[in-house]
Amino acid sequence: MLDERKRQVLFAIVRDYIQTAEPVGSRTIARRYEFGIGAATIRNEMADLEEMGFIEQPHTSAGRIPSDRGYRYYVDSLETLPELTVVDATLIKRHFGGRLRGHEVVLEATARLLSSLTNCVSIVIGPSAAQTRLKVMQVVPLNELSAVLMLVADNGLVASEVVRLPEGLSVVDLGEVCRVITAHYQGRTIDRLHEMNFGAFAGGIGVRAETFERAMDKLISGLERLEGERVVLGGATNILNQPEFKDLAKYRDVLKVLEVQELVQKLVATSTTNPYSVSIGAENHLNEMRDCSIITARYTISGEGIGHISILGPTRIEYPRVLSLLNYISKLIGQG
Amino acid sequence: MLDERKRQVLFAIVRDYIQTAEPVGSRTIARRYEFGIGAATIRNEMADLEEMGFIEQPHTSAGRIPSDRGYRYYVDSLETLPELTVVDATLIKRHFGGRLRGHEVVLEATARLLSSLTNCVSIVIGPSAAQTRLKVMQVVPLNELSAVLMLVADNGLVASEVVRLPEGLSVVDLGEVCRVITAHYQGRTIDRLHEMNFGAFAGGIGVRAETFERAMDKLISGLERLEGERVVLGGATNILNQPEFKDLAKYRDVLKVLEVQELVQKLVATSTTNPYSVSIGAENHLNEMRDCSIITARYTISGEGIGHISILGPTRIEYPRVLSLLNYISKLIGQG
DNA sequence: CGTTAGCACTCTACCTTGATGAGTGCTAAC
DNA sequence: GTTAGCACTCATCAAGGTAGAGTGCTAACG
Repeated sequence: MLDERKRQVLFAIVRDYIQTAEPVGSRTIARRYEFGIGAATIRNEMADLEEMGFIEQPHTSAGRIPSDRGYRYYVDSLETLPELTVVDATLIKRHFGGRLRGHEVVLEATARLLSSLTNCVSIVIGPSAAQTRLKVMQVVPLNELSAVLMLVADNGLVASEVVRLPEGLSVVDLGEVCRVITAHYQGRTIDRLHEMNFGAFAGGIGVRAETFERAMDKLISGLERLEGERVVLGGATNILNQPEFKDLAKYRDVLKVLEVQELVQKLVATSTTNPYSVSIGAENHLNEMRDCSIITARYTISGEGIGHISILGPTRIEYPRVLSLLNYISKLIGQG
Repeated sequence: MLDERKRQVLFAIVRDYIQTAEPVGSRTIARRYEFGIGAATIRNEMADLEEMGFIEQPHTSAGRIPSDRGYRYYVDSLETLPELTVVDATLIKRHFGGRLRGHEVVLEATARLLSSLTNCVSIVIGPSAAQTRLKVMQVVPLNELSAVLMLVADNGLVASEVVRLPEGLSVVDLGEVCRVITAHYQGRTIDRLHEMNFGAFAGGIGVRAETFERAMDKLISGLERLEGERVVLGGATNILNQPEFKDLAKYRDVLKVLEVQELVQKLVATSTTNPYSVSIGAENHLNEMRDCSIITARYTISGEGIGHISILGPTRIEYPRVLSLLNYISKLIGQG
């Protein structure tokens, strides 16, 4: 599709622009990357590349910058991930060195680390609780009127929900229900619990079926929301250091999206077939993100499910390095 | 300290500047607020006010803007809170109308509401768990190696922590410890649990005292962190609409502070004597906040403790209106 | 004596202008 | 096919110039 020389020129443009954030001209390429052709020749190649949609010109008489398509070609051409630089590797090791226990803490620490390494926004999403399994349901009475329902998953996550005791229902009854549910459903994955018909149990103890059903639903959703799917952002201000965001309006829109957790989850949601995914510019379906790229890696904590870590930055992001970073760190998290 | 006319002039400057964000000149005051004196007279008064430190001049031949001290005087002179406007009141009512249960949801909804009403950053801090009381400690086994320790407070909050079972300690033993702790400490407030010496219990069952102590500490802190003290930010981007933040550097610094939860808590931490507190400009001890004001109100959910809601904006914030809003909403939250 | 009108002065914001330089596209020569 | 040369285009930046807002001072007024 592209002959060797066009590839060389395109890659030079991409790399240079990623580094400098300045439109790159034919002279620059000829001088800085010496592959034995003159500036004029490069200009011809550039004209071709532009026609093919790989690069663009901000205005006549500026250099060229890669288009979404150009970045895409570049990323798809990356065969192997580069080694981490020594600096990166030691920083990561220091950061993960020893200690660090507890889901929440790890997520936050990772987010901070990633954002400081990349000067971009990092998004860390905790392992989904969907695939964890029910261990126990319990109830603890608070007073005559209310009690706490608790659901413990086999990975140690706990969801709790305060419920008002329906008239005539004692805590003892509720405890009995919990025992029955535990006996019946222990070992089921959380996402399948949604489909269960808890109302049936309620009948036996004189609670209105739908009331009980609703409480259970909330409880299960609570667990999913609790840690699984937990979204941690890091360094939302870092992106301000990037020259492309010196104009406020653009930045505001991006930040506004990041404030809405559901949108963030949608952005990170990836095809499950690949361990990485890269969304470049307009490939993100959110219009506000049309000048951003999102690189996501999956991590798996054995027995706890699947989570994601992402880096969001300008389309001019350092793809190879970020991919390597994410690759390395996602494995580190997986090992726990 | 200030004679009536100086007060009038000062207040006119403050009000006008709050509205327009433009330095206000003597003519403007003479025309817009007619208290029967000419521009020249006002100029004299302004010169005095400046010397006294209530107003400042960005540069020769610009109008005056209030200084921190000017705002302070203005705020301290507010005797009664103004009525909410009809618009504000209906918006609030609609937002809180019906439903809305569960701590987390209420906090988030409130944050969103406040930020959209004020075009400022809102900070909502959940009720502190410090004053809630221990209800039950429990343990649930996960597998041969680990178990979940759970601490239930009397307001229904639950903290959990996965612990590795020390060699030779069975879950049964741990359950026994929980029972003993529950029996001993039920009804103690969470903040006092910190001081307890849990190590003593460990001795009886052959666990190393400090190991156990550490796990308990984490558990208790976990509870405090869980919902109590939970910090929810709303509309961090709204502040971008304020003209004073059109210069990025300032905004970046503010946002950076907001990313660090501990700093936010410190900012909101108020003297406990007063139901409101207003921190103006340099009164915030953080240098990055020297151009911001923070208005905080306390709310009390009976039996759950004390929380805070704050609005952070430029020093040019609409003090009376925001105070009224916070007053109204904090009471609404309190009623649950 | 406090108040006010008038005036000269100051400073910012904004626009225009012109110079500079980076970069392109085209053409003609190698 | 490649390259040097040249005319042309734009963005950026500094300089200059104007308009407008606002001040401080002074002298007159009631």
